Amino acid sequence: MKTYTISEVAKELNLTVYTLRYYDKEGLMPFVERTPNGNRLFKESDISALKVIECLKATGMPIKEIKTFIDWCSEGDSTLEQRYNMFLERKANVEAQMAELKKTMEVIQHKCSYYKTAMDAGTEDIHKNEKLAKV
Amino acid sequence: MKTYTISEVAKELNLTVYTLRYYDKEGLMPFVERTPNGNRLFKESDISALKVIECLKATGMPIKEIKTFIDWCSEGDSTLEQRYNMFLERKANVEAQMAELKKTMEVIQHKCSYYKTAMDAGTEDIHKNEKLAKV
DNA sequence: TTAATCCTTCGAGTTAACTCTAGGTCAAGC
DNA sequence: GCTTGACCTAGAGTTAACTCGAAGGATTAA
Repeated sequence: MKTYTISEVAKELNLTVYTLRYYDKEGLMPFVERTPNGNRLFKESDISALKVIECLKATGMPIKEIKTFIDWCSEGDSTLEQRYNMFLERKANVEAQMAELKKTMEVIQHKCSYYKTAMDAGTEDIHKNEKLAKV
Repeated sequence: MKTYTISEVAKELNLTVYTLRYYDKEGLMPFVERTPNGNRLFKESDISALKVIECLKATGMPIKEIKTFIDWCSEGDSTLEQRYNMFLERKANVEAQMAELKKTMEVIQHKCSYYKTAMDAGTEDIHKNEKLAKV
């Protein structure tokens, strides 16, 4: 079975070795085995697990909460419901983020056309009559 | 013209007075005037400006960069192009974030059904044959 | 054998964005 | 006139998530 060193994994996941060691220190990688002299030995399944961790991070989940999830995974089938509920919560959270980002996008697009018009006119005064922010 | 105190503005924008003072300290609010004894006096237009600042924050822009933008605003029409370009960049950035979030959502949804199936079966072993992450 | 290049741990340092404390001013109400 | 409460500043403290340095061990290549 193919294995990987920490720097190979770092490269693959676009992280630094420092970050991976930090995750390990925080208890996010209890499954990673070691060589006789102590070097971390990553399996394919470890990389998959790290990808899930990266996904949870992308939802804005703090590392301590990700650790709770990893602990549940280690505990086995008795925590299936907690894990399921956690992903449902993450789903709701990401949906909220998407909605927020959509609103943000609308303002940004509005600003783009505001500045396009102002730039073409050479002055922001073109918008004087609108009750808009001065920034 | 109606004006507002710092705590009224904080309430309106869902921020703390500490945060608003911090923004001021960082140069994000050079337009806010003061009463003779030094209290900040916010106008409607200041609140609009703060909403734009919150929008930029929501795009993930760091406060130092927002300050650059605020400085450009103070400089007037000569910086219209920079400001326009900045908003174009922000737009691209938000689009990237949306794409990223969509990918994240797909993984999360997959995990939701994974755990639903496992929970209903009472064991994660139901997924044994798939080459999936063990977390 | 020696140098380079991995890897290790431990613990300190960094950065951003707050968050709060201490000590002080000022206006309103009793 | 005094207390209460909102405001002020300067600067210290907090937190998360890295990020790095020092000191040292193992493997490989000339």
